[in-house]
Amino acid sequence: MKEKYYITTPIYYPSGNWHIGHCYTTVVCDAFARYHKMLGEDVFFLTGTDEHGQKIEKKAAEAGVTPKAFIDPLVAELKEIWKALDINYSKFIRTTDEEHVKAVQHIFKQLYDKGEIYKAEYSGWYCTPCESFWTEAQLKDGKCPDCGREVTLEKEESYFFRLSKYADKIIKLYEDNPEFLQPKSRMNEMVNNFLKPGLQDLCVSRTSIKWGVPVTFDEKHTVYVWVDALSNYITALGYGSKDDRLYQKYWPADLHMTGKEIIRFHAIIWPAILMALGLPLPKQVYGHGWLLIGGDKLSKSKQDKVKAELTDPKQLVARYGSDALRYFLLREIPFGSDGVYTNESLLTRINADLANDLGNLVSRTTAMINQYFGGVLPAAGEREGTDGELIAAAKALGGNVKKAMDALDAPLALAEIFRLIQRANKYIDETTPWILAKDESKKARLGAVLYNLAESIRIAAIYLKPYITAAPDKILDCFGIDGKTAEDFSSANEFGVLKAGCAVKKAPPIFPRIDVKKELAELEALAAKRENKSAAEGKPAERPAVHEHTEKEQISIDDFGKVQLKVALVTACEKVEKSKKLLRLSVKLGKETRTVVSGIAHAYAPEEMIGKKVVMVTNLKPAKLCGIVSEGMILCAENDRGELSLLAPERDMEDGCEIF
RNA sequence: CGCGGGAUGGAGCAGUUCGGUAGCUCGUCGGGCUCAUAACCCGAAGGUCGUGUGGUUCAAAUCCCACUCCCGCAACCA
Repeated sequence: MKEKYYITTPIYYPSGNWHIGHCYTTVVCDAFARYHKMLGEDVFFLTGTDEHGQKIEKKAAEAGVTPKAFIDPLVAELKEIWKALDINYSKFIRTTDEEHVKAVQHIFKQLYDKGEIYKAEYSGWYCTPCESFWTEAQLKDGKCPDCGREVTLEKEESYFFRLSKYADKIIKLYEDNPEFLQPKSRMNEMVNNFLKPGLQDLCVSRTSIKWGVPVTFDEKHTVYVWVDALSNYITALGYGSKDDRLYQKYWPADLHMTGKEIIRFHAIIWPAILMALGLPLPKQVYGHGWLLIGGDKLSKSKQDKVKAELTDPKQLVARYGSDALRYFLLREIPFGSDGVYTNESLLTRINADLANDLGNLVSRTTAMINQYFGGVLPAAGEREGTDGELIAAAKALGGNVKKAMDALDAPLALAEIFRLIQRANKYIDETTPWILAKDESKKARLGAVLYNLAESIRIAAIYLKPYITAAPDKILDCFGIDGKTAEDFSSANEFGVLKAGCAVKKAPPIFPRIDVKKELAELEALAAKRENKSAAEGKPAERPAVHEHTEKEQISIDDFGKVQLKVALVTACEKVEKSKKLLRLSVKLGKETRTVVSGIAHAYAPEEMIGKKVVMVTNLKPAKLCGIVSEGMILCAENDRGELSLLAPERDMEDGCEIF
């Protein structure tokens, strides 16, 4: 029986902005799925969208449509992107699919019946206009982080999952299966930050959200994201439905591919839910790095650069082809860590590897077979010189690729394939076929050289198939091989498969070389146009800012009158231990002395604060910061680079006097 | 001392587990070749491997100690 291989991408949240980050994860999974299929395994590759939740509910309401109507076009767009990128998924699950909804209800009930879920009160800060709950930590300036309005401490009835009891079991899972969470560095992060301090029970239902899966036995509750989204990995296979044959066949997953921002969910919450259900656990969770646009820092100097990058997947594919983008994503991001996307690095990759090395190798080889042998493949002949080296490299390719892929290292696998391609280019220089061609007595040798090249190219092309999807078939077609028949690697592990006498076509340029300078200039022009367009439409040009400065609504003089401002003299100042940004200040306001905690440590040293006269809000409700009660707020100007300047009275004034 | 990761020629990275000629890709420069998509092949320049003229050692990018700076996560920018 064939071995099975089940691989998943995260399900994506339709926010309306699909970018190359989404493509990265999905392309990587697609390559692994195709690779395992070519190894002869029975592969199931799942991707999809996570469509419930408050954000979508709200956005849809703003747009004046139902949530489903809001999402559908976004999902359609995503599917089109996958089509453009040749993503060969087995199933695209949407959490709004009826089967998924039913299965989630079944799972939720199961957990409840087993006593893994219990009803309790969830207390938090409630924002009435937003109808949403926030934890203390999520609040921004004590107000709703979404809309900035007042929140009230309220209690909401919720169902809780007994996550707390699984901390030890999950630590044990990691210990017993060191391969479970990859790369390894993520494991320490999970253990130290979340597992060792102990897990808290997880809130798994909300009464404030309507757009989601209703709890069957308690209708005012909606299943919250965890159980809904994570369980897609089994509901997609029919778990909890009448027909669970796919589930029986493919579960547990061989690999959950995720981004590093969501490994906590996949490496802690998801295994715990499965344990509670008594189901087998996935074999491996991989948290890949991020594709950073234009550089890691959003410093001022780089902001222009970020804008200039073309990151729309559809445009990229339209301009350079799906092979180019796929190759870049698979090759450029180092195994496990973050990678940087720039137009220039993409173009360089296309030129250096695909055009110069691969495309040109195919082009020169097929050209010579046509020129010297009339397009008929010559016989293999005797081995001489460095033939052995080339042939050995070709034969070793399969093993080298496998080693890399088993370690989930696609960039290394591609590097191995291109090593063979480079070896073949070198072989041409070593054997100088154009010189052999001048001597009729060397015809057999010339034939042998070209035969060896053709075979090496054939093998490389077959091994490239999981990564890039169009070019390998085109290359194989030159040698009369229908790409569709080369569905597994078996023929690529042998050297000498091509039959002498077969027709060889002169290859068309498979990857035309790009004039990088010209192209970059064009892209820049394009970016400028984009910006003008968005400006014309009245939208601010998108620009990542360190801090967001929003314009506030108008207030009356009375509103302003509520704020009491005074001149304060800083009498003592020290850094708050355990914090990066906080300074603890003692200030004098006339007779009164107060303690204020202020987030200015990166801009002002404690000793330079002492003796300064600053402006302070004195009637602000005291708040605890890092365990210290702060009894006021010091006023500060801040620019978009995050630089700070304290406000001070322009002439010397006594401390304690009021400001109007 | 919150947790974790990182600092290696102009750029991006490997090497660090189990010390022993510092390697790869791009870029630069020189040469070769003309079958090929001005592509290909060869060679060169360029690094005191973050700092401490720190410790261990015959020997440190690698082990130990201290420090600095960056990036994630967590957390409190009243």
